[in-house]
Amino acid sequence: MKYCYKYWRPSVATDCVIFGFTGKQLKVLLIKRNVEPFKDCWALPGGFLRESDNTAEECALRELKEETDLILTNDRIWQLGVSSEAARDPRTRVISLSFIALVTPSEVKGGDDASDAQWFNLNEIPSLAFDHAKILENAKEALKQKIHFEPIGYDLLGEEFTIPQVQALYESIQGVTYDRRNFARKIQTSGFLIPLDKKASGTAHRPAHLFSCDKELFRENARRLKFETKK
Amino acid sequence: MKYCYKYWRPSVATDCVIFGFTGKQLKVLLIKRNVEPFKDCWALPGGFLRESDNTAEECALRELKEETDLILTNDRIWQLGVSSEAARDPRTRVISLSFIALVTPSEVKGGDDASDAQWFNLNEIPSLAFDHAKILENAKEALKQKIHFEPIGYDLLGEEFTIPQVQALYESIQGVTYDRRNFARKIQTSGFLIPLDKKASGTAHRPAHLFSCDKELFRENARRLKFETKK
DNA sequence: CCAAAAGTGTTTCCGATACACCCATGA
DNA sequence: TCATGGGTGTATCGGAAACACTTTTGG
Repeated sequence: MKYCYKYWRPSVATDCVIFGFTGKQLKVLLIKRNVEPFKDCWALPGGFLRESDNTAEECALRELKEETDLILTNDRIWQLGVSSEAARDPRTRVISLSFIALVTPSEVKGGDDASDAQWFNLNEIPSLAFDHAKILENAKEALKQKIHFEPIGYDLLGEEFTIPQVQALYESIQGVTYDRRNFARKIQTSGFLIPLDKKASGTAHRPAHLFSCDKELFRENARRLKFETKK
Repeated sequence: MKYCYKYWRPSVATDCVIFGFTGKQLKVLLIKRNVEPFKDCWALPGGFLRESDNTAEECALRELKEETDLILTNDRIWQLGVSSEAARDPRTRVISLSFIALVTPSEVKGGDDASDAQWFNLNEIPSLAFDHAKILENAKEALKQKIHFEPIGYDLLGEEFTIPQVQALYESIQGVTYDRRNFARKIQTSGFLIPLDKKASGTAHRPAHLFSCDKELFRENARRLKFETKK
């Protein structure tokens, strides 16, 4: 018991909700806990804030690397919220600071190497440790909102992508479907897409054109990309 | 030093950004610190999380009451974010969890009683303790976003209000101006306003009609109240 | 009677939607 | 040649914006 204080203090931990997209489905990165409590249970990657962590973000990134071999930077995670209920951790009082990050398809594939880390489809999430299920729900909701304001979609798609992939991503985040033609027009006239003069391959049908995203332009315009259908 | 732990722990505090609206201007509630550090400096009301606080929200509400005599409930505050930089507090490592709340004109008037608490216009904010200026900026931004999705405007307006007041509120939150006629039409056709068959008084001109807000209806429709002008 | 702000209606315009046909590729 | 999904064009509709005159009150 080497750390002594005049007043009571809680433990502080961070948890990361990492979303990845493989071209078809939105996924979340989870780790299998190897210690009590919730041993052998799936959980969000995360861990306790240390004195050497200059910020909570640093802590989140450090734990993410340790537990999943995924190396991200400060500008790729953002705050989601705080879980502070006294009973949320059976051991001791733990305040959890949660973060969200988005990773590209190549990072999703790399992540498979880590021993106890695994990507799960959003509709196949196992039961989770602590209140992580709640945190994940909040993250899904935050993602829905955020995609209207920021070019986060393109963080999930990587350097090159096709318009149908963008549509699939938006649809899986929002849980709706859009008209193919209206979607393509809107996203092309928005001006953020840079045609790459290349085509996708490996499909048993007509290949789609590849694009990349001009994120600067996206941010400047700050336009909302919202797609709806009334049917 | 009666609190001893096996691992290092930071202190955890909460800070509240309380917005109030008096009919003309958006205001923020600040307190004057009477202890070091930042003694005699203005700051957001808040304080350290105690073992007896079941959640961070509880802590925020307790401190708010102690420091400003303002009594709010759980459903009237919401999370804003986390400040965790190691150097943000010169004494020791403190993680700040920030919250936002909105109060009605009558609560704004009541709040004046508290000794060291005072309401400030948003364009007359003094220099603030710690990183509270940054937190306040974040709160203003969050308010801008949130007003599109939730009937928060009516939390700031109280039970009875006129349409020009609603407009003044929206304009001061967004920092823009709207066309009077388009604004009135949009807000009336939205169906959330209940005409009270009363008129405001005390003005040296034609008095405006009073309305109240059907919040249930607002939430059900979940419609976005967004006002724009291209000029 | 005047000043000051409230209330109201119409036209215009642009973006969003619905919808159908042709194209490129691999099997 | 066929199945599959990609690419494009058009008519329509509805909500948003622009805009001006009349009304009510207190002074």
